[in-house]
Amino acid sequence: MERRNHTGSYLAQYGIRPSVQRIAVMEYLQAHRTHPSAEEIYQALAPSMPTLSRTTVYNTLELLVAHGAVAHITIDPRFSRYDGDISLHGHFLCEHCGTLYDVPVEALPQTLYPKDHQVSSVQLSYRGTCAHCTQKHN
Amino acid sequence: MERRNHTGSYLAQYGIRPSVQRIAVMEYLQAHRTHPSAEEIYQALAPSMPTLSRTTVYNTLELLVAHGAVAHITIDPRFSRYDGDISLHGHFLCEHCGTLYDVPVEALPQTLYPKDHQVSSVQLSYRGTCAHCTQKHN
DNA sequence: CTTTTTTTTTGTAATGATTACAACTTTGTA
DNA sequence: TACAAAGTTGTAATCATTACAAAAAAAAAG
Repeated sequence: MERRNHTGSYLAQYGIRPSVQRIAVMEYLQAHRTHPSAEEIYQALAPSMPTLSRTTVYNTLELLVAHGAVAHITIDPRFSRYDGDISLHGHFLCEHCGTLYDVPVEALPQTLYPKDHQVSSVQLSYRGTCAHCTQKHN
Repeated sequence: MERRNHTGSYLAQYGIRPSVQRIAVMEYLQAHRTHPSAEEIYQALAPSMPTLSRTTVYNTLELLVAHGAVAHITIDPRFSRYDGDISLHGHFLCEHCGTLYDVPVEALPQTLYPKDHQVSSVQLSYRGTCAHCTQKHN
């Protein structure tokens, strides 16, 4: 309940009314930094919330992203992934194992931003083979 | 034919055997810098290549991307987009009109690259509202 | 507190991009 | 010419996501 109140006010900060489902999704994203898909979140929460529906997970993620509480990661062409960490950082997708790693980013030079358009979010994404898969020489 | 030979040897440089279909897709991407989807490419080429199949467009794009002759852009969650310009630059997706703009990038500081992983491609992506849509105040 | 209204959730049925697959065609080569 | 390999095609899945309308829950009103 400690956690629940915490997450509840976090959502409120973003102008999101905190329902049980929204808190559960948000909490899952803050606790699991694996950049999960909607399906993974659904599968993880379903056991403890038997009435939860996939549609609610999709709706909730859309809402969280629209209000800036969660980042929408589009590097993986198979499905959207989501990140509860909205601080500035990049992502590396291993094309062999599918793992999505964080890449630290101090700051993104202003010169890299588009001049004419109004930016609401940034993504710095890399693709390739991760250290783990390189060793296994997959 | 001038153009065809040119594109043929461009593909050969990347170790891709130049078929009529592959040349057509590659040429389309070099002539149209709109970051089209597979479907858009298919629709554009189909009239002049009545036997062309969607599957071939998908297969061809996968091949071109695998060999590094074309960039695979994953900023648009609705579908994959492709870019015949493989020089370093970023992209801005307008969430109102769906237009994908190029964003010039001088160079990406080495400090922004992941330390441990073997990178094969980079994407710098922005989302928001484009100048055009801001004026129309959509 | 009830009643009414608004918001949220849910399940099912589409949609639509992408892939699997097997047959057919073209190209390269002996 | 004839065989083998590579490429193309059409159709049928697959699978992530969205549309939609009914049910449930929460908030507002009386």
